[in-house]
Amino acid sequence: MLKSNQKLTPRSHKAIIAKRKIFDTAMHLFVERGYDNVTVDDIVSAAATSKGAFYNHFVSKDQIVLENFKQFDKYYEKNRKSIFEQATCQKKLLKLLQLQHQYCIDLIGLDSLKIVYANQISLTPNKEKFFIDESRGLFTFTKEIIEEGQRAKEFREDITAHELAHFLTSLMRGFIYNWCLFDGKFNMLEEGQKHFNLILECIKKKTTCNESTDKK
Amino acid sequence: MLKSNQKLTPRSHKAIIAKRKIFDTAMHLFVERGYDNVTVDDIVSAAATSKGAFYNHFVSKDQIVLENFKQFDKYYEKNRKSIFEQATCQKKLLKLLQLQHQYCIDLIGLDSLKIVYANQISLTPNKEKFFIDESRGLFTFTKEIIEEGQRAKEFREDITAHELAHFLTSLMRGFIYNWCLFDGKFNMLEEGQKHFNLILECIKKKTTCNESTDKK
DNA sequence: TTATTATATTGACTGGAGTCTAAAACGTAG
DNA sequence: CTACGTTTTAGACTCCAGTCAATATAATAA
Repeated sequence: MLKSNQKLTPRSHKAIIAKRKIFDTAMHLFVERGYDNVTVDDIVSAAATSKGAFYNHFVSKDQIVLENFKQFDKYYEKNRKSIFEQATCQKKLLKLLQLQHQYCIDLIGLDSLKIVYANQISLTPNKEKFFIDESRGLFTFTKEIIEEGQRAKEFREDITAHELAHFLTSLMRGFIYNWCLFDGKFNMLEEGQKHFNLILECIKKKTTCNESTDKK
Repeated sequence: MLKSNQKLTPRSHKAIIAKRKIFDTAMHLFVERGYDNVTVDDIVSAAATSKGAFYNHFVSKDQIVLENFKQFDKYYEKNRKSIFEQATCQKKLLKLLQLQHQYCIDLIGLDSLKIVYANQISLTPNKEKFFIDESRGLFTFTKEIIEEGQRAKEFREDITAHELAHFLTSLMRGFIYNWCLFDGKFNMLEEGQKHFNLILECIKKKTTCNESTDKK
């Protein structure tokens, strides 16, 4: 998918080129005119191909935007170092969040986010449920950091890392959904750090002033 | 809107009846066949009216579902007592959540939730941004409980009730968005209580073992 | 009463996403 | 090379949400 330099591509290399062409043309038009002001016919004529070709490569118009969004996870890989060089796991998570938000602002944009977030809960069943894929970079990263935090006795251990990762990734989605709802009217980076600083409180191991009692 | 017994309705009474008829017919068909399997033409022919009449009363097909969803806030009013008879404010919030989740399951349903949550972030601008309306029952209720909790020294006071209400309502939306994402595959009531029990930890006033120090 | 304006209703029409069948292009086997 | 399968491309067509101009209905004014 989208890798043009696939070594062993005997014949369907052209198909990959064609897909790329459609993708690039579409993204270019979306940025230029806005998603809703670009028709699939616009895309295929600008890419000098046909509707049949379009739907051979993409299941729907919004699939293009989703495809772009998915690059996201590669971005984490690239910035892995900047996350893991943080001193505490709390800071690692906050750095992860910061990267996520930066990416949303710089490389995705409000409209595409809305499309992706609506796409993921659309009624039509054939859509790719990308968000809930546990093998996704975001999820595995989050879980990894949490596990490390638990080993370091920084995070609570009465809930599994897996569950905590679900908890956090769901909150991340919720936060971005909210940003879409407010039409990007608040500062995602700033508010994001505040928001998650608050939330991370309930992930942290309780400070042990009363080792044995855990209520009141 | 949807109140058929409006005393002073000299002539446009008929219009309200017509709107009601369309609304009821549409909801009935949606439940029977599923939103995507019902066309606007189906609705208007079943309601023995026309497309023009439909679009005179509703801005879009999904507006019907939103209209239904909005009844929600009346539901809180009705159950006000059951919330405020709870002993602590934390319990009041959990009760509020429980009512919300019960309502989603019993009276809205997964498909309608998906439609509403997608609708609220749709790109087309003329849509009613119902979720972010601060005069909405859910928001005012939440804020009210938080204010009470702050007065009772149960909740932290370093963040305004208004901000905390935004924080919580955004998390409520995120939780329901997530339920849609997972296609209703987890128990909303049960997981909801667990989820928010965790979250409410960071709303509570810190237990005062170290009155002055707030770090580590 | 009739003229005038406001509102409600009608259904033919438009625009655009997605489907479908046929044809082209390519690959493989003989 | 030819025959046959598979994948890609073509674009006419379907289906449906939403628009629009014309029409009916009702309320208000004179």
